[in-house]
Amino acid sequence: MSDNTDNLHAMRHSLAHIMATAVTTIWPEAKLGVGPVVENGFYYDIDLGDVSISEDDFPKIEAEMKQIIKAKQAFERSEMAVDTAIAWAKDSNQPYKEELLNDLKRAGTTIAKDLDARELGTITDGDSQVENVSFYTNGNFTDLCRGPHVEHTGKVGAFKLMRVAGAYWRGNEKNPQMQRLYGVAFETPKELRAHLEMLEEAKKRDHRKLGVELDLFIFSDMVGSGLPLFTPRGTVLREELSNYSNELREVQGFQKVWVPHVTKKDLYEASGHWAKFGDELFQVKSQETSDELVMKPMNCPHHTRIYASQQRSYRDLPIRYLETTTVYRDEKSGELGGLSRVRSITQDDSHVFCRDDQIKEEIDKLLQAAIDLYSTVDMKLRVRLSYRDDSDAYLGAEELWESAQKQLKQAVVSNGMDYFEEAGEAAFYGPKIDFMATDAIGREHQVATVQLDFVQPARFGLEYTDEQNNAIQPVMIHCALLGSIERFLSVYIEHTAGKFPVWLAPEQVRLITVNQEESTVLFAEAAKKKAKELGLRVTADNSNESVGKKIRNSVMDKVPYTVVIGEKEIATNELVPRVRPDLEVSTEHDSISFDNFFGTVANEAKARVSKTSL
RNA sequence: GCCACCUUAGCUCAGCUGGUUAGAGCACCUGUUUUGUAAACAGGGGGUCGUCGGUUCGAAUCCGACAGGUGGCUCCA
Repeated sequence: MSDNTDNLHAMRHSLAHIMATAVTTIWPEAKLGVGPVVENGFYYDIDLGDVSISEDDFPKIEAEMKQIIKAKQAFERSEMAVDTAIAWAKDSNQPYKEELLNDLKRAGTTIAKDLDARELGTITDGDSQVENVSFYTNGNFTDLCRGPHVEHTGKVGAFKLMRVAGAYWRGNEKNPQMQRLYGVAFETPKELRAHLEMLEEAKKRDHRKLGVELDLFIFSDMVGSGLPLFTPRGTVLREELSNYSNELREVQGFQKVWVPHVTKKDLYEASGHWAKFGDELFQVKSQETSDELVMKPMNCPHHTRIYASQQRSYRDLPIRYLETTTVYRDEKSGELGGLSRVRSITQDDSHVFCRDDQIKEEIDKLLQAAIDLYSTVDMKLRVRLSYRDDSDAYLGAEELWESAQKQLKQAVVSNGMDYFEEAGEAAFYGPKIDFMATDAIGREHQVATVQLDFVQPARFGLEYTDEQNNAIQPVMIHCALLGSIERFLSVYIEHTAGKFPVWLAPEQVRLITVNQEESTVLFAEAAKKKAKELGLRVTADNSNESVGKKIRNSVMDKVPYTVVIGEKEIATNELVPRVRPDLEVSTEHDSISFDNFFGTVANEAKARVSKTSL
């Protein structure tokens, strides 16, 4: 850590402390939890009993904080023995602090793994008994805290309280819920302003807002929460993305399959998902049979049935199935949000069944497909290699894991991908590669995933016959390049701010008539027909509005190409396109024949380019 | 599921501490206009103020429940 970030950290820590000072000044009965530094700021967990703080209280709290800051109270560090500290906590009526201190006293090392206690920071690794804990005092407020703090309350930079949220004490939903007050803080007002502007920008790009503005998808109370409906425009995006994702794999030998969306629960009992995730399944009642049915929450068990429908030879492998299909998960209501977390999830899912020695090559192909896809959509990609750790939470032979993890890494390295490794992040059934994409305003999102699976082949008794006529268990490789189309769209809409490249744009060309003379309208209709024959998504706006108004509408709909049609165009059969600024390389556009223009746009769509050659 | 906040026309929002037929802009419809690269003009239709219940002489406004949304917590095969 540089001096700079050290200082920033101390400032944020101090601000949490100052906020606690302010809150206890206003509400003396407040019981304090923990107040750590987080990305861009800090928070403090506070229990106020029946009092609930809302954002309306922020001005009051901020005013109190500013007074403390203005007073330049010195932060004085002191230490006391744990037992003394416990007595202090009891005395000050701070039961949460008391609990933390008791835990600290009881067992330093186990508690050191606890994030909350680590935040207090009085203990490090090793199993030494805790002796002293540190306190910071400013004015007449004292709080258990590791620090570090800045010298005095005047040195805390620029801050702003952002929101209040509920948070369980120590992150456990069985514990009482406290109120978490979040603030952001930076060294200078300028940096704070830049951060708030970034948030504004993010708000402008919010896919939920753009979804309405660009007419891409809707929700309906009558359909239910977390169940988006896609309009014609939004459906273009879904289909184009899905087709591309499928194409990338079909050239590699994947074959499309199809499975029903309702299935007997027996399938998931066999796969093991029922026991683990039964409460997240939508249950379906049959009126004709006694079958207990569910909406499918995943596709792999179905695909294993197709694999197992025939005897397989080592010569048949790898067998590769591909399907873009929707799964249904009954997420808890509070977890839903826009398109990023929904209850009907469309996956561009695929499963490879292969021999142990084929893993690397198969992974390699999938990585190439992912690299192609994310470079086409213009997003920076890096991957996390998620390995097992030493715990016994994993199924499958250890040698198999070793070999598989090695093959995953080889594939990632040989593709020159930016990667990092993390033990303990694997799925219980196998190691995986998680893809993180960075969007235009620097946020990183988890998107695609490639996972190895040793467990389902065993549970479903999958096998193939090898050269020596032995029955051998294949390895399964799960992969979704887009991940979930809904989640991908939520990220991608914000990445592009709704300015989709030509190949994805729901409307690629808009023709605008200068007037409503019959000759103009007929010419526009003929041009539109020509463009449609080339597969373009084109509309003609011959409404009774001014040209300026119609241009404005086209701009606001973020249409890549707008063409005005009037006497001039009709006479010369040429046009000068109006190009959406983010697409153009040069702002000078020559006139071009209609045929040439449509042909060029059609080629751009086919080539999935992100800039225009016009 | 839990905590906080929010819900007024298709969209964005106004409506002060409860008081006669709830407003605006955009969108939509009709008429006039025949338009040349980011908003022509005029008129009109449209809301049982999320739903249900309560308090009150009187509720968009206060209280409760439910639904939906937002930010978090927990979870995310």
